[in-house]
Formats: sequence, C-alpha cells, structure tokens
Amino acid sequence: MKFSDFKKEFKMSMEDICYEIIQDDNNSIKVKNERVGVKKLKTIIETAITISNRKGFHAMSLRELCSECGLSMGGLYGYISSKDELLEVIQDQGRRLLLKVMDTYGNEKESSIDQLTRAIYTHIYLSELMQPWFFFSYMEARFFIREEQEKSIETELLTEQIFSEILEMGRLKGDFKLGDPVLTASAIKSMLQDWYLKRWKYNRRNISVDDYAKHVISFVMAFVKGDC
Amino acid sequence: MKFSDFKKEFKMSMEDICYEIIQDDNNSIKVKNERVGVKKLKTIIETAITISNRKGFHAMSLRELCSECGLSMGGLYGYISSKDELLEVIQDQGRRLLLKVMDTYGNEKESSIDQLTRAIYTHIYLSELMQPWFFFSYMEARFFIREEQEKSIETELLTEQIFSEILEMGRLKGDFKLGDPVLTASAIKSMLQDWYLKRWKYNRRNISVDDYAKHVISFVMAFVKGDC
DNA sequence: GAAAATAGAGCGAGCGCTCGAATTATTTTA
DNA sequence: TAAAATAATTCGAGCGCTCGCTCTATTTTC
Repeated sequence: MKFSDFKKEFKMSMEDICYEIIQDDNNSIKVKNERVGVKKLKTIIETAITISNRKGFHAMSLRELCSECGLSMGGLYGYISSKDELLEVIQDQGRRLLLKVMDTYGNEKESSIDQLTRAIYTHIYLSELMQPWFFFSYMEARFFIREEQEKSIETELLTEQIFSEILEMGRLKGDFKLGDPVLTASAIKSMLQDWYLKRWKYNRRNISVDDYAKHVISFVMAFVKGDC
Repeated sequence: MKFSDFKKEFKMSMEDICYEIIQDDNNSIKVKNERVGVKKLKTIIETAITISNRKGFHAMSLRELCSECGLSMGGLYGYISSKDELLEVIQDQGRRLLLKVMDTYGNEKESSIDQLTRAIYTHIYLSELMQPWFFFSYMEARFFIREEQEKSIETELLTEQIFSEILEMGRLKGDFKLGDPVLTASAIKSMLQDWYLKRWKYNRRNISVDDYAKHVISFVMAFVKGDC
C-alpha cells in the first residue's frame, strides 16, 4: 500500500462533512445559502486550526480569526454561537472524517501480520492527511470541557483497542509472540503519534511518510515475531 | 536498577536549584531574606506548573497563582518581573536539574546493551520524578518565545542524540543489527515520552514505572538484536 | 423592495502590571 | 528597656488594554 494510492481512495472531502454539519439542526448556523455557507465554514475551521496550532486555541482571538477568514465579528457569529462551540465544530468535523475512514479499512480475512501492517499504514496515512486536526486534537484536549474531553479519550482508547485486538487475536492464533497486548498497542500508538506531533523534526530530516511507516512496521514486527 | 534506588541517588533537590536561582543576579528577585525566598520561589514554581498543566500557562491568571500560593500580586512581583519571566524561571529550573542528572549517568565502559538499557531506565525514572515539569515543557513549548523554543529543541535533540550515539556505536561493534539509528532513537524517544504525557492512561491501568520500563526495554531489544 | 448577509462600534469582564498606603521587622536612641 | 525612627515587606485597588460577544445600521442579493 502506497500513500499515493491511499490518497486517491480517501475521497471523503472536508466539504462533504461541512455540508453535513450545515444540514444538522443541532448547531446554530444562521446562514441560509448553502453554497456560500459550506465554503465559509470550511475556511473558518481550517483557519481556526491553523492559528490554534501556532499559538493555541485560547490565545487565538476571534478578531484575528475573522480578519484571516475575511469576515467580520458579526459574520463569524452567523456560523457559531460561541468560541466554545467553534471548538466543538472542529472536533466534530475531524471525528466524522476519522470514524468514516476507520470503518472502511477493516478486513477480517487477512492474516494477523497483514492486519497489523494494514492498521499501521492506515493510521499513519490518515494522520498525514489530517495532520493539523490530529495535532490540534492532541494538544488542546486538556482544555476541553468534560464532555468533549471524554469523547477524545474514547477515540484515543478506541484506536488503541484496534491494535490490542489484532495483537491478542494474533497471539491466540500463534502468529505473535508477545507479552502484554495492551502495553504493546500503547507503544505502537506512541510511535504513530510522533509522526503528527513532531512534524518539524521529520521535515527537517527529509523523512517521508513511507520511510516512517516502513520503519515503524519493521520495529513492531521484530517484537511480535520474536519471543519475549 | 530499581526506581527506589534511583530515587535515593537523586539527591539534588529543587530547593538547591531555587537557592542557585535566587543567588543568580541575572533575574529580578527583590526579596532579601533567603530562607523565606527559597521556600516561596519553590512554591511559586510548583504551583504555576500545577495550574498550567491543568488549564494552560496562558489561561492561568496571576491572581489565581497568587491566591493559591498565599501571596498578593505585589508579593509575586517581588520574585518575577513579568509573566514571561516566570516561564523562563520554570524552564531554567527544570533544565538545570535535568542536565545535572544526565551528566552523572553516563558510563562508557559498559557493553552496548547495558548502555542502552541504562539510558532508557535513566530517562524513564527521571521523567517519573519530574513528570509535571516534563509535561509542562512538552505541552507549552509551542507558545515559547523564539529563544526559549530553541533551547527546548536543543534539549530534545540532545536526548535523542544520546540514544542514536549508543545505537551507532553498538552497530559498529556488531552488537546491534538495525537500520537507521536516528529513526530508531526517535522511536525509542516517543515511547519514553508517552510515559509522562499519558499519565492518566497508565494510572488507570495500574502500570508501574518499572512495568513500563521493562516493556520498553524488551520492545527495543527485540529490534536491535534481530536483523532488519 | 423584502430578505439575507455583513459590518464594526460598543459593552462589561478580566487580564498583566503598578504603585502608594499599610503593616511588620529591625535598628537606633535615650 | 521602652520609645522612636528607619527599613523591608505586603497589600490590593486601579490603570490601560484586549477579550468574547451583541446589536443596529448598512449593504448585498435575487
């Protein structure tokens, strides 16, 4: 599996998700025109993530967000009802994308090794395409209100569970030799997270997404194939 | 090496560092009485880290810090000249401790495997004792001013370099079979960082610092001993 | 020309920081 | 040793400013 192939299959665009959000009556979007609304909402979310990743969500003023999006305070408040809701929209949008892709990429008929390889590739490739959101979600999580924080923890543990289940299944089938599947899943996850958290480091060293994925795979495989 | 042994050897207390800082004329501490000054400064640093780790340094108001430390705005400003300087003091204090311990724990006469094992143990044990500072330093780094940010990056790369040098040396001696030492060092580091960044997860699962250290060691050893 | 969208001045609250008054501790004087 | 004088420390109201958010006047759209 190559990144370029994955990118092609990854058709679910942000615009589709923004369209879904605008249609959803649970939020406070006052704009009627869908064509304009979807485009603006997309800009707002992307710009908010960009500024937040530079200086933090809390330190980003809404005036700054407005001027970078090319709209006024009043204009912005046609899309959100508070700064807290903006955060919810960002999280909601990212999670929708994430869950859709994770659903698609399961395959129970593969061998344990292929399953593990595929899961690692999928996670790294996905976090490459959604790097700003993954970074945002990780770094801002501790400032979320309780409800949003619980959703974040849930998503974190869910991802980890995917790995621990593959490991556990592989151990039962005799394909893997490893101690604690949960600790191992956690170790794998920390390597995957490094890819979207330390982007500056890997850019500086000219390490491509495929270089990184291959290295993680070989690292993990050495452990699960050996006896410890 | 057990954590309890390490803890005993780790005699350098925060109070000594605070004493050094107060003696240093580069800062703006106006308090004359050393006995009171050292104690208060220690409280200020520890409380500031605690509040910051909960809600972020930027979101922590100095009024809040004052009331938790039991002093007034004026009182606080006898120790710092600005909120930015408080951040510098926190970073400075942590880095002094970190570097002192890292200097102590080198040992060039060991075998490659022992060196690697010792380096991993030292890092995990150290980050256990200084967890709040490590967490603070990692999560707030992107908000630092350029100068402070460069110091952070330098420290990050220095730690990584310790591992990549051990790995490179081991490969040359024929003890290790591995591909890229830098990528491997980076993978090890991401596992070490997980220990102080995801404390809630490991606490919830009742995983001790020694459990974690052992697992990382076995994970890394499987890779460096195998052929990839 | 009605409805939808936008603009941006204005509001109260809370921020980092200051500074003179109040309080406490120490030294000097008689 | 008690009183007076001086120094050191603590205090918190107040300053200028920016924040999230509101609301009405204006412009744009169809």
